[in-house]
Amino acid sequence: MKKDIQRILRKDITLKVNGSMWLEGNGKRFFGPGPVELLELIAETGSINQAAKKMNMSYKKAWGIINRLNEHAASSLVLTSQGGEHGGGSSISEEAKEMIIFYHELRNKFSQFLDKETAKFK
Amino acid sequence: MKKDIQRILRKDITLKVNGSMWLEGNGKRFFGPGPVELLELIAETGSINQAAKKMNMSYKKAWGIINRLNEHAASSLVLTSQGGEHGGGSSISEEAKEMIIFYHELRNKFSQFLDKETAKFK
DNA sequence: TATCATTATATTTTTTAAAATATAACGATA
DNA sequence: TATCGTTATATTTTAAAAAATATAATGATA
Repeated sequence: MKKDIQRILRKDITLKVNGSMWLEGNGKRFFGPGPVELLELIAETGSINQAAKKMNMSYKKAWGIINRLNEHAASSLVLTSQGGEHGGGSSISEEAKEMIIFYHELRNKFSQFLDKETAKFK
Repeated sequence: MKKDIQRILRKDITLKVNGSMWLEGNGKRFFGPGPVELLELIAETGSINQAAKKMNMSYKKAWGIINRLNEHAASSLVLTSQGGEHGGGSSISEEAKEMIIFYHELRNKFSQFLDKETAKFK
């Protein structure tokens, strides 16, 4: 039982069971909390550039994440255009929005699991 | 439903939901798969030095992990001695063994969850 | 056709993490 | 008291990751 574990640790420290979850394609991670946030910010700002800035991430790194995402998808999850009125911009596909919802649902289930395990230390 | 997500991704890519889990003390991670393996190898080899080598980890890093572990525990999880017949050595406490079992049980439950979610892509 | 902010990409620089190296202390034993 | 392999610790070096910088291309619009 968990009570034993709590006994082992210092009582003045607040314990939490935490974790992370992601999707792997052929064993390689390509979709997790980072990519999800990036997709959400691209949808919000209409620009990879601005989305990256909001995450304090270089454009190049953001671009790499997006590339990997698109490579794993049947059709591009991020639609880009260059030139034009505001120099271009980007948006995310309907499928990308489904991916975001999927992740949040998965993470919510996981969070419940984590909370349940953490509660055993109370 | 998950079938929708599978539709979005390339069919020639094998998907897996994967993740990691750890214990945080006051919001800082101190116990996870790495520390568990290190404890197991110290128990097996009787030496921090050899355990670190088996993990292709520098002694210094191993020592840092052990320090953090001990700081979070009511009593030291790794017992060390220097000098003597073989220069000294290390062992792990009964409590450390309980921590190892605890983590494996937790990880098993998590793995079941991950497998269940992965199975939805089949 | 000049301008604009963006995408796309390569190259350089910086930062961070890790590893490697070095040194001292340790204590049982020969 | 010399030796051993270890713990403990600081310092230096290396490697990896990230960021910064630079440049070209893009195309709607004024």
